Amino acid sequence: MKNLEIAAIFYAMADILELQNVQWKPIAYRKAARSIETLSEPIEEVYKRGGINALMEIPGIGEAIAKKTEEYLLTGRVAEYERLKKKIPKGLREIMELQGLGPKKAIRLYKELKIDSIDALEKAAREGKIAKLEGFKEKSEKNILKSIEMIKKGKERIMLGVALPIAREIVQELKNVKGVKRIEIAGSVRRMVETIGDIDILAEIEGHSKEVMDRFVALQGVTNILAKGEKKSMVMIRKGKYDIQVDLRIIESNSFGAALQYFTGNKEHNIELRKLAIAKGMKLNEYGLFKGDKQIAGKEEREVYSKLGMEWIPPELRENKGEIQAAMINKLPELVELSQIKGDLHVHTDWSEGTASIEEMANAAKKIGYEYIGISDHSKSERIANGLDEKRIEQQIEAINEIRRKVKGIKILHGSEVSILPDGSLDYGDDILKRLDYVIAAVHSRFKSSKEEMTKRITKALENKYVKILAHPTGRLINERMPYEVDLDRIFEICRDRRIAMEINSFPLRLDLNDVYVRKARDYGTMLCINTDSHAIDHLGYMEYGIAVARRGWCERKNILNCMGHEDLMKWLE
DNA sequence: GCCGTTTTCGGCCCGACTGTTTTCAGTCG
Repeated sequence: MKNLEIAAIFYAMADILELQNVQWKPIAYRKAARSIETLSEPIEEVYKRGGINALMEIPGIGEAIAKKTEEYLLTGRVAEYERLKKKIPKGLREIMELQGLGPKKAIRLYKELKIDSIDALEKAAREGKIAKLEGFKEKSEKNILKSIEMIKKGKERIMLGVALPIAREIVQELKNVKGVKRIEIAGSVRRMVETIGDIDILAEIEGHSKEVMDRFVALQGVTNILAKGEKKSMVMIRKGKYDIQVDLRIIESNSFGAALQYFTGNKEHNIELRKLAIAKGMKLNEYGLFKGDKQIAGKEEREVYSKLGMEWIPPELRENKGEIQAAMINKLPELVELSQIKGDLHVHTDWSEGTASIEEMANAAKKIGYEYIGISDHSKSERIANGLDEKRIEQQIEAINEIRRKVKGIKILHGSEVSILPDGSLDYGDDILKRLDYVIAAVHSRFKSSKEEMTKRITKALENKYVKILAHPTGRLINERMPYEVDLDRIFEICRDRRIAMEINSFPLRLDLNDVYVRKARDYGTMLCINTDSHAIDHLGYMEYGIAVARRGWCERKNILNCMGHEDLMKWLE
């Protein structure tokens, strides 16, 4: 699947053109890139099916970009991109990605101070050189240094939503190699942690491992082979703009379960287990659980846990945060599962910033097997997202009634993601809100308010009786934006008492609430709702990530609003 | 560079916020 690679090229071209102060083209290239990124099938397939013309059917792709796509598919490069790359130092694009810096400032820093990399920028900022430029001051320098710090942190770990598909693709690829008997993802990906440092894969091989190792280091996207041996190989893989290290280990059959346990971690969980083993006169390592020299468990992971005297612990819980103690007395929660989700209540359509129509979204949800889907486009203040003003949401009410008649087998709820304005009032009046099935309230502006102000603002919004869900309650974007300051304990209580669900937003960039807060909300007895915030049909699949957060937060079915069937949900909303 | 029941040429989501200014450019979403 080459969609991500091609999208990355068009994103890069957009940046370079923007740095050259070219009008409009950057917008066109980004639009095309986004379109390719969210395509539901490999772009090679589209091209194979109908050539240039089929490519031009994709929204945002015209003749010029279709030809460049074809060129990439046939030759592996885009000449125009190679030409553009030579004009602008690579570092400028990275500088542009820093918060608060765009093309104009990046170009000025380059022309006036010869800054062409993040390192050079950091040095200049520390030496106070930037404050001397016209239009910059001490505050600019401070912000630049902060942004650099942020991006450096972000570099270390990759979103689960990116890492998991890569890991699965690799597993799929290696599964087909001759001699591979068993292959599993381990590490933080298996624990479904929100960000991933590297991908760990374990394989059991019949015969020699050479063939699988050869294939592994030759995987698509491998930029660097850090190690290649009989038992372990490590590579750096680039997918789009992401670089990630992938380790493959070959494990003997009778140690596979122990190795899976060992390499899944986390470290604290493992240390605790080993201590426990020692206390029971045993020894636990990646080869098995031993009594003296005799291996008493190791082939299957479940054996390891049971011989240690406890239930098998789902990987998502393995953080040494009480799960071991709970497992020993058979008191682990019955974690919520994807199959228990009955619908998705936060979905955008082409009425605001989504790419699919209401009908397409409803049909896609039906195909997943949901009982209901809640359409919740943006309210009027979100102009950038083409939010609906009063007139358009009235039209949408009509439109949804129409589609309800047409699309059978799934209930379509009409909601709205209504912005909480800075003063805590909602973006629509009650006359509109009361006509909707439910309201999702969300903060989209003034993220830098004080904790008191933000808490007051949200609290006020939650007083509106039509509000049923609080969307992405902390506003963070992974590696991009810190959560805003808010007294969440207060919000947990208010939501519990007013019967408002707090969202677990499954969009990979958000995962908001996160696992830690979800567990807290659960302990407060606050209802949670796992939504995808879909902007395209394929995004409905992000539910998996929200489920992971809920599981990591120890949630059971009863804690999750959208595990309710349609009838119960409607009662709850009332 | 893309797109079209206003247009095949001439538009292209545009208002808020920030940090710098003293009326605004650049950035963000």
